[in-house]
Amino acid sequence: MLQIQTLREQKDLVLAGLKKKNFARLEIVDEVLAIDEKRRQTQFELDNNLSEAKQIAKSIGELMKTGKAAEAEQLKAKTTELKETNKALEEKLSQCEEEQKQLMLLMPNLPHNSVPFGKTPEENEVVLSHGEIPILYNEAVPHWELTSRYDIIDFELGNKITGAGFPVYKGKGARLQRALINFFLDEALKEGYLEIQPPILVNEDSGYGTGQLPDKEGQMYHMQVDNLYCIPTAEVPITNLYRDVVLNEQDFPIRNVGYTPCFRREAGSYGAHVRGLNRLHQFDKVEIVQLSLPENSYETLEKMSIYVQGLLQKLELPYRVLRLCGGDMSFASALTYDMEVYSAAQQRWLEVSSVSNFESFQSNRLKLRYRKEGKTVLAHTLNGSALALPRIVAALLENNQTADGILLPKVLHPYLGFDKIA
RNA sequence: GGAGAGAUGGCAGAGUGGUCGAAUGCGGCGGUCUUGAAAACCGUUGACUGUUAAAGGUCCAGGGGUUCGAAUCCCUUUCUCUCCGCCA
Repeated sequence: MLQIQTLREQKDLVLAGLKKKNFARLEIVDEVLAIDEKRRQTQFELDNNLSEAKQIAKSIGELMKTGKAAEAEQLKAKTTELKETNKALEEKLSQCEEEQKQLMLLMPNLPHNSVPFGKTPEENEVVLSHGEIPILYNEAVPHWELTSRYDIIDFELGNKITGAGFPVYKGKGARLQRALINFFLDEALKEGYLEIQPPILVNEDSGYGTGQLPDKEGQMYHMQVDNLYCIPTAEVPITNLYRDVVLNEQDFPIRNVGYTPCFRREAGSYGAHVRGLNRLHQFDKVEIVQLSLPENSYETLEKMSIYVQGLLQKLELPYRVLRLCGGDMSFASALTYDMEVYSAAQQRWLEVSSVSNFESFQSNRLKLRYRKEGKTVLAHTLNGSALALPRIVAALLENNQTADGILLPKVLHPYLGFDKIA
């Protein structure tokens, strides 16, 4: 959520930013400002009345003590009147607050200056490319054929016990999952991240904290009996660790990493692009989350991007980095880098990581602050996948397939206990 | 699932319906002392809103009620703890 102060003081900047994000309802800005004005006016009136009522109540107390009951009765009559108006004012105030909040929740974060204009994924800016696109042998096939040929991932079995999008990993397929998770966690630890194992079910407050609720409600699995949600990413529980927290300046930077399964309903997705491992309802991901001082957050973002690229390099996968355009960025992000690996058999780029700086957009909802010279200031939050497994697996299988089997990258051998799937 | 107890400031923990935004202790910060540190002593130390700054207002789990006045009384929701049952 944006800060109302920003709207009041830098309206033009806000409008320009919203436009870049292709936010259609620019008139909301004026609506919010009008309500805000009304809200403050109401608050002022109410405060004055409350102040008066408080004084009267106090003097009644005094009068009672000194036994001047008659005078006290007189004052009592006066307060009943105040009470009436206060009740009305209170109602008006909470109505203003609610209205203002609802409108504020509709507004996306403002994009960073470097974010390119654009509406579609085609307008994302390719920042850099790395590695050679492999030339596969003639009989090369997409990963969903490889998985059944070597019997390492069974989509049919998953259909049987749960449904589409819940594959069963078997044998070397399962071990590959485990190896990747451990590899990603170990790398993060080397980089200085603190490992966290959070719950994978979260309550409503956490959903609101990171912004999945209310807008993306339909994308999460919801346990109605207990009103809990399956997490769509470890970002949700890990970032919410810091909800309602006031940190000290010396606590920064805070760097957490966590492995969790992730659950996404992916309502509305269909077709060839969701085949095989390309899009699943349940998948594994290692996520990095950082809390940063505002002045350092963009430097932090670059470091996170370089870190994720390092993982891809170690896995010997060709990749490119995109700077997402205003229209393709997520609601809460101020700047996002997407990392895509090239999947040679499908001949397309697959998004495997998304690294974002949310500035104070999330922390404003989370009330995540730190003390700075006696005042509390919103911290900045960042996160990134490091990495999501399914598409990495897809690319590893496809790009490394040979007539003799699938040759896995060296860095994984100690984790796997084998070097090829044949 | 059954029975009971509870929810107060960073933590622990007081709080007869009126001067309680809240005792006290610990912790934090500043200082005295010390070569330095510890100890001791002194002072200071919640958040939000509002304002140029103040004043003012709100917050004792959440919501509602009684009252001139609620941390304190009533209702309700949520959560936590203890005992029993079940159990990886």
